[in-house]
Amino acid sequence: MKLNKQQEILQFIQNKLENEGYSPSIREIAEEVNLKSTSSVQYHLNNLIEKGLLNKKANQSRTLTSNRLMTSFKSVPVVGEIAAGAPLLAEENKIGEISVPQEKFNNNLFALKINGDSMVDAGIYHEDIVVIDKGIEPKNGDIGAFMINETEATVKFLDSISGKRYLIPANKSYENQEVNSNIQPIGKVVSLFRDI
Amino acid sequence: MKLNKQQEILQFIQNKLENEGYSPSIREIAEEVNLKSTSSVQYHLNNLIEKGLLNKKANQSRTLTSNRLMTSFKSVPVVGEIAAGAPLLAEENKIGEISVPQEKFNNNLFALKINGDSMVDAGIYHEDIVVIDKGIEPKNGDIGAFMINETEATVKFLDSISGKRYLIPANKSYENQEVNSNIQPIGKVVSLFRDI
DNA sequence: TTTTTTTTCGAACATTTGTTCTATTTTATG
DNA sequence: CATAAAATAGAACAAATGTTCGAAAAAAAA
Repeated sequence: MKLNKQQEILQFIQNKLENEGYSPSIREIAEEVNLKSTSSVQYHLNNLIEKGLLNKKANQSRTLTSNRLMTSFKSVPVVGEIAAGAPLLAEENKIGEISVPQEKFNNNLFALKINGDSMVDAGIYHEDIVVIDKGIEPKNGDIGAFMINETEATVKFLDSISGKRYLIPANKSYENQEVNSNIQPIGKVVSLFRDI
Repeated sequence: MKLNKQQEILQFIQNKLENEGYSPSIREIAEEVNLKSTSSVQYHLNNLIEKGLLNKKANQSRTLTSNRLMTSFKSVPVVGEIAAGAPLLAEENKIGEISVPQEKFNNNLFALKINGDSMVDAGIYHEDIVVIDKGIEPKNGDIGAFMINETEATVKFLDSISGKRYLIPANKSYENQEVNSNIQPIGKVVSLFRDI
């Protein structure tokens, strides 16, 4: 397809931002899109800025940014096996990171890799990764993450049965577990990732 | 905690990159971290670059980039209901985007929002979002996405039963569907996202 | 074709900016 | 304390870069 100059310029800037990590200069743009004058580029840049497709700080070099490209995702750490004694989010427990949409991001988020099949009937499988919000205390009926004996993290339903609170697996092969002082809520499970 | 100058400089650069979208100039750094000479900043920058914590293009302004910060995720479009007549990935079918790790990214990826419960026994629920690789043709036993009558996209197991190929739901309430010329494979389902 | 609008060019200019070098100060080391 | 190393400062310079303005060319409209 034939691109007009403005599209061509916008495309080049976005590529440069994505691939190199910084904005091209005006002269670099001119060369790329075969314009012989920097002011021709300025002309198009002003249009693109008016349309809201670009931003730029006046009199500062290489400060072009593309709204569309501004990182709309933030990453949260993924925790796997919990090393004995190490606090849940210690660097040594970290096994990777995943990204969540910026609008859902907050600093209480982290992710946990599921070990076992105790929640299969809730569609949570072995090796799935669940995102947990530490800022939300799981309520009855919620799926939450809980720390057991300060050494093991588990994901279960929380609910009350005849006045007592239980961690309830979603798999008939497992038993309910009454909540006691050895069980501390970590947070609420808010989303899930799976590789297939 | 007390930060030394190098950490302070690195921190400032990373913040600027993340918040503004472009690198600070050396003089901006000098002012921020209370150094009166640009060469002092250069001194630290060289160290940081040697340590591999920063990158920079020589003689080019505002080209500092942080390896740690380089976007390690890329986004793929999410497709919802398929508008009649519109090709699967047409802009009008797009309902959002999700991100995937850069190392798993390729240009054949897109995502589809699941409608219905025909795959619940495979842990794929209504309104889950599955990522599909158009570059991988689903084989027997795979979960794939298929286009039916060029108007509807569906996600099912693919398998052979006594010589014939079927789309097989993971839910006993639904029937197998023999693969015929009205059914075109779109790609293989490679991962899954869910909001809880 | 004539007129108007859009796009491009060229050049000159003012800053911003990275680079380099030497000297001075501060901090660590023996 | 004496010495070496690390960190900072200052200034000067060259290059990169954004900005501006008027004119020319090209494209679109009348």
